[in-house]
Amino acid sequence: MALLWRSEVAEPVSSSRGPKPRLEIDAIVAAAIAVADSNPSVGLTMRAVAEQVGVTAMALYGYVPDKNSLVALAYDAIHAEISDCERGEGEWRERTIAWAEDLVALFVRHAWALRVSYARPVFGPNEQRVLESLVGVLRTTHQNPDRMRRLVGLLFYAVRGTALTIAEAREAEVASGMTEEDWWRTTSAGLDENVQDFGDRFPNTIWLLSQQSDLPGSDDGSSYVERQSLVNLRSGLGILLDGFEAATPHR
Amino acid sequence: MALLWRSEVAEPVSSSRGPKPRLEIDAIVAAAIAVADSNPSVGLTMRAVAEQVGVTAMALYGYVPDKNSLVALAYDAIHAEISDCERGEGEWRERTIAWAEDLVALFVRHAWALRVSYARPVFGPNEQRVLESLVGVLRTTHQNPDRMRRLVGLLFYAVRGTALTIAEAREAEVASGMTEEDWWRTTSAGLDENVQDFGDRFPNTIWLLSQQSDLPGSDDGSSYVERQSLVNLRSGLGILLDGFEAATPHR
DNA sequence: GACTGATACTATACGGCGTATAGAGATGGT
DNA sequence: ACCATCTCTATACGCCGTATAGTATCAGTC
Repeated sequence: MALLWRSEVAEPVSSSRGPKPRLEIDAIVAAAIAVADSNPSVGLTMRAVAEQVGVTAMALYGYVPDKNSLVALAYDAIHAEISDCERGEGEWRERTIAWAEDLVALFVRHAWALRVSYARPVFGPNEQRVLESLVGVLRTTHQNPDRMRRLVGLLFYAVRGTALTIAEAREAEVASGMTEEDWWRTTSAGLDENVQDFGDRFPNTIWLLSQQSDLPGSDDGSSYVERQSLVNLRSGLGILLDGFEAATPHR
Repeated sequence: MALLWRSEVAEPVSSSRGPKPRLEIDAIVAAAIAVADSNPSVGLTMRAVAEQVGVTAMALYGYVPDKNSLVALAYDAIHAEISDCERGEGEWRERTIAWAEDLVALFVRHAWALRVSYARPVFGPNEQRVLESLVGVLRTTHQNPDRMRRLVGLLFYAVRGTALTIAEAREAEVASGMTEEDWWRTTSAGLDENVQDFGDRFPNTIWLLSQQSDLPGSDDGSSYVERQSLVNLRSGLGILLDGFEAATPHR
């Protein structure tokens, strides 16, 4: 906690005997982010971070109690990349969706951060600011705060789910050496071969897939899953926010 | 794929020379589930599964190409625990929420399954049936299939997010040896000590938290986070389904 | 200016992981 | 009886987080 907030309340008050520390915590965190980004699916390793800053793995334990703490520091640090949406333009719906899209982009850039636990939040300053700005936007709707908290929960779930899907799609392409298209071709060929009665057993699924209106292609090199996920997020949140806005007749 | 569907299309057609296999794939999958359940945050290890069935780790590679495939088999197998909600009673809203709650319970029982990738789905028969039954319910609304697909996406995100939160809360309690209450006390004490101006910097967050209407206690030993998560899921999905049901005036 | 004690860092080691590789043992067709 | 073929075992490699012990470097004291 003291590290997260760079608090000087509980500074070492050291007798200043012995050698001075050679590193700074910010440099370690920056190295940690760089290392984790370079292998998003695995995340950081103490050895790799140490090498990045030019010490042995064990030297890091003088600055940080364990790996989890370092990950928490890195997790909070990347949230500084999110710009404050509170002072943005537009109505609350559009600003909420923009908030979600910014956060998805953040998690796609730093996919390792998706494995940081929800159950016992980090409570760092930057992460806190991201939540604060969302609540600021939602408060303008003057809705019931209980409803608001539920909405916030679903928003985070949707954001992390979307980012995870995109990150996993990218990772799968690298790990398997197989294009999304190739994989799909292989998989559907395997399905055809091994289960001939798919259509009979799962008529609803087939129907839903067949009703798919095609996405326009894209020239930015993003994959199909990626574009599909982002479109679904935007429209899906549209549905959710419709429900949030409406006076609720049910329950 | 052939393994998932227990297809006999591509059976070995072996010359039947050499010793007979000592194991059956179903026994291995059952052992895999047992092992993974016994340590949900780590999931299965080849060595542990092998020990469970009484062979060495490498022997498993005669039945399964690699660990990922075994996880995929286990992942599909647990979906057989979900009862078909299509023939259930009640209106589509309640049946959809029941579907989500069943799936959350499944993922809480088998938290390791939450780490199975979304990007390149498993496409096993049991998992497929779970999706099929949801689509069957949603089709009774005669809504636009594009909207429906977006709803399905959000539903899965909400389910996995909720289950993940609960599973992580349980895991954290075991791993840290710290009750949720203890942790909260420690954390908020740390916050108070290290950042005195929290209220000034994050007024909206403070407001949202202070508006919390207390949950009734529970006597089933479930934690606060757990009950809160389930309540939020039910009400949050209520909001979402309101939005789905409504003719959409926006965009 | 030598000595002392605290401190920052290094070296090594442990038990875990997935799985490549090589070899042993059993089996059934010839 | 032989041996090709198949199942399973044994061993090893390079990773991981981090406990433990040892070494180098400094500030203060005499």
